Amino acid sequence: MTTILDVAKQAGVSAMTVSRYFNQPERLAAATSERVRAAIEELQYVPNAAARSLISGRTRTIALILSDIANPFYTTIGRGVEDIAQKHNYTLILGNTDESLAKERRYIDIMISRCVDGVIISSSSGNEHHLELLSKRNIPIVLIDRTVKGFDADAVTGDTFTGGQLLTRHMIELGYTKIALIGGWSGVSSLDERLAGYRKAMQIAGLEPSVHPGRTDRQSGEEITMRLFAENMMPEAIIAANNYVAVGAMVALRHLGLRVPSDIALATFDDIESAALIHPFLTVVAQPAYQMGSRAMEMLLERINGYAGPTRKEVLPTEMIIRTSSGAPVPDVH
Amino acid sequence: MTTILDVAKQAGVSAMTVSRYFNQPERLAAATSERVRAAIEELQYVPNAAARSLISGRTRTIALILSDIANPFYTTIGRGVEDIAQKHNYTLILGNTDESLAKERRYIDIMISRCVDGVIISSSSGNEHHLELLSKRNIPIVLIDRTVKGFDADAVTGDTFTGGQLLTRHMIELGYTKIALIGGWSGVSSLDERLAGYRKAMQIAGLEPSVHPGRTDRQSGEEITMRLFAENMMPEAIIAANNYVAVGAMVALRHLGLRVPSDIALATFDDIESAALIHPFLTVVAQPAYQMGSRAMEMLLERINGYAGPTRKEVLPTEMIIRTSSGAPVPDVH
DNA sequence: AAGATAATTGTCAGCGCCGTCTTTTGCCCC
DNA sequence: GGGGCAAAAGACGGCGCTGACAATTATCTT
Repeated sequence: MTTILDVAKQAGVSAMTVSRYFNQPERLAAATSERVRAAIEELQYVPNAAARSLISGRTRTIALILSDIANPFYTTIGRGVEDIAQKHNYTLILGNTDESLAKERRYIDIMISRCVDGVIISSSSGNEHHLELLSKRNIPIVLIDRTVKGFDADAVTGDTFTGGQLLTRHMIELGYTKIALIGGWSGVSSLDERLAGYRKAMQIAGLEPSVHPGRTDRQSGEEITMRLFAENMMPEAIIAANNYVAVGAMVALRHLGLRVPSDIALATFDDIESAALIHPFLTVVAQPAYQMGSRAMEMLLERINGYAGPTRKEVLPTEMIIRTSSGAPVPDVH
Repeated sequence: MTTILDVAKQAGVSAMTVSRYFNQPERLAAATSERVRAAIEELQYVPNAAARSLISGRTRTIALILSDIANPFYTTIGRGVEDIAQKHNYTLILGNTDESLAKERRYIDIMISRCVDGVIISSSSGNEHHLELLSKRNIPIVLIDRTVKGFDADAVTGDTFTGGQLLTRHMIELGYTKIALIGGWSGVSSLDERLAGYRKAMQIAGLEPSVHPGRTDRQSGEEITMRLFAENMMPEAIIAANNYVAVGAMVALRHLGLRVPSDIALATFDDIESAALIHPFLTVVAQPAYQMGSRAMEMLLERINGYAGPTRKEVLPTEMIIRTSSGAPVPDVH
């Protein structure tokens, strides 16, 4: 490995001068600077980040911890985070938790160990306090998509309560009365809010809520839907807790030989953009995922750069996109 | 920051003993071990990865460099990589290149600087040799999805030549004669192979190939499709170079008021699984993306762990999934 | 032209950890 | 109970880099 000393020798200067070439170039005489540059090129020298951060304590690295890095909602968030990070010369470390608190906890230790400059996390924790391990070490955190009860930090979320209410009301207005909410579990803020929005809309309409919790993956959506019909609950409309649950529900409904929306209506949260562009089908409450990611990264950068004001809770507006799956009379225009 | 010395003092031992607690626990007496453990817990000590890797030269980190971390094909690859990495206690650094060689080059420098233990990359380079910067430093590389001309390294790809041929033949068998291939550019192996497969099938059928290169993003698919019709080329079938190009083409066709497949047939490469599960529509040649990712990571681990044999080129089989967009008479069964 | 000032470069130590070697401790045997 | 040996724990230096300060050189001043 080429070290700063090799470059120094090659250029006939001290190691410190080479260091300055990178960190305070204006302090070098033009001629020296050029000799150093030449030596660096000659030796193809690249500074060792570990050694640098051992001294500075900073790594220009941030962690992005999500429950499923393959879910389009989260990958879009990831894209938003990456774009801003890249622009500011930050590198991204990725962590996938599968909604497992144990994995989440492990990643937190890893991120501490790696001295990341900040963490953006969509935590699966209800009111666990492992995030405090980070804040105790003054590692800035931005919560994304989900807040954590009893843990105060900057947060970027979508207004999913209103979204849930809108989506439910939409179903009600279409004349459905047996509207089931499936998937997701209590404790996760974004899911709780959707549930609350649903309950409120149902209550206002004087309808009986029908809640069937579960996980947030496809399989869960499929299982719950199958169970619903196995147990003869026969809803007229299903609202899935998230996009993947909806995908699972679709699979199940197809198995059951039911057509959407003529036999049963379906809607969900978090758009799957490429699916929608190929074939506008699922009625959804879309959250501005890319913007959530980029905003979160911006907020994190502010913290990293010293902002020490009160925590900020940004709630971005959601948008209901009515397509065919909910059975609305208006054909979609997307 | 709590250091190993703090723990040593707390436990009444030397720093070396604490170090051994992590690295060679069997060398510690049970009682000492317990005292160290208690001190670590008490102080919530987490070893500093930078200091460790400064000595060892290893970071337990691998880089995943892709052109678009939001494209479902690549995110599925990412998921495969992450699952295996996590299992072996490796952490993932992510790089998004947008098919830009400059960005790719920048990421390579970053990865060198960070002393990653290995790199998995889907390179946009035709025959540039910046990957040699990595191999020159003995950083193992696994090429994924795309090989690089003149650069010998382990590689995991899909048999996209056969895929291209199959897809084209499928269109031909459906009776289309004006079959256009859109998007993608020459120099990228996977796209070149698709093109070659297409050309071969067209040639065998005695049909005139109609190739319209471009980029690999949605916008490109949309633009090319619009242009096709603006210039009155009027193909009967379109084969898109990848999933995103197909999405763009769909958007354009909808703008043009054309129905798929009744007015024009469409097919592409790389399935978008969630879209297909919601609504089985696009006829595709699917590559085993998850398996590509997990295999690439496994191969990389072997290299990291010292395998020094000849480079391995794994070509995974692709599968044509016939759905409605190509206009096949057989209704889909997915 | 000597002293002062500024610009440029260098020296030294240490960030947190671990490899190597040395010292200490515990234990067995006759 | 002392010699011999293995097990356990410690001392020391250095990984590659940069902060703080020191030294050198160039540039002014009067």
